[in-house]
Amino acid sequence: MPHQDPGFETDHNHQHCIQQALDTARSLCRERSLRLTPIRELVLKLVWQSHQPMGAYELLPALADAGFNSAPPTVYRALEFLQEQGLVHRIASLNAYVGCPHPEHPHTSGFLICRHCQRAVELDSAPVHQALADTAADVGFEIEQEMIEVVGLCPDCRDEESRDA
Amino acid sequence: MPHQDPGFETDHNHQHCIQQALDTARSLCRERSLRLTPIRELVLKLVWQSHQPMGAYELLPALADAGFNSAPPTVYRALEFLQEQGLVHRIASLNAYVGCPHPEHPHTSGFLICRHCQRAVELDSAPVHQALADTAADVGFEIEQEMIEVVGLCPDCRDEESRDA
DNA sequence: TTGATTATGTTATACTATAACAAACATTTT
DNA sequence: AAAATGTTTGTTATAGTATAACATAATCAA
Ligand SMILES: [Zn+2]
Ligand SMILES: [Zn+2]
Ligand SMILES: [Zn+2]
Ligand SMILES: [Zn+2]
Repeated sequence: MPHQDPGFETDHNHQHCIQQALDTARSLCRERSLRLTPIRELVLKLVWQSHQPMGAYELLPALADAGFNSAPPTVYRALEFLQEQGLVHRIASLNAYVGCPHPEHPHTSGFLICRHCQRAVELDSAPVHQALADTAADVGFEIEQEMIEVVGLCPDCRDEESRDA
Repeated sequence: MPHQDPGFETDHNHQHCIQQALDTARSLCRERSLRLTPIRELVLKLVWQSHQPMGAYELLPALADAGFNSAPPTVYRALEFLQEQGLVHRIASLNAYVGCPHPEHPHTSGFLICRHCQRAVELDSAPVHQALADTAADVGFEIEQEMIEVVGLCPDCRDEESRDA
């Protein structure tokens, strides 16, 4: 049984998160008859290993180290595949990518992004979703995709700033 | 007295919108003792003239036509100034900029973006805002800036698609 | 006027992402 | 197994977005 998403909690076994994300990805691709190739799996692992969202170009050196071609198309193709399967999300305001903790069913992407430690945690709030749906309905707009990127201070960094102040 | 925001309505006098936006910008800059220079004013006008969000590089030719330097820094500086004053917003998922219809007080940026006609209208929904605030408060996150970009079909384009189907 | 501040011009470069086509690999059909 | 097909990766080039750095010009405050 999967443990709770760690959110901004730092004291968890992140190796476990990574391993679980890879396992989920493998079974999900098997179900869908898709190939989680070595490159794709490596990119997914790299994205998960980082606590911060990672830029595409940050991933290239690790691809090179692993003996793969490390030209931009390689990593962008892998990221595209992973995004299509809901395994990673792109954060537009950062031009960066993060692993999705529950890729089984497609969902809207929403993040709380700390401007201090750069960590981003996925936000899945039914009330936010509902409020958006209501507002869109009011003006006759049909929602297909939501992007919510909230920047601010995570609990840890907020404490830290208030101590300094 | 300002008229209602036109939203996705097409049958309005857009010249009037533009003129009002420029007037507001001028008085706002006067109040704040800031300079709405010719370049800044032109960029603001260009952004307002377009019904679609405009990319920075799309603005350059018009700057050249008006006799200004048209290297990228020129337009990015103007956009930066306008953003700081709340006169335009950047839409991260489009790398594009739109005029803000009520720049008097700073506010979160939220948009409904039509994937068919590319129009983007600003969304200012208290319920959405509240739901986000509640959700953030639950995890101890302090919100500083919200970016909401909802992609879908505007009323016009939705009608059009359903006729074709 | 002098000096400080702000804005613009100019050149170069960094960063992000995709196009296009060839080669390698996997899968299915014969 | 061989051939045909479809998918993935390699490779080169280029498009698109944004900023650094420094010189010049305009504005503002003594
Ligand atoms: Zn997710
Ligand atoms: Zn933080
Ligand atoms: Zn606005
Ligand atoms: Zn539309």
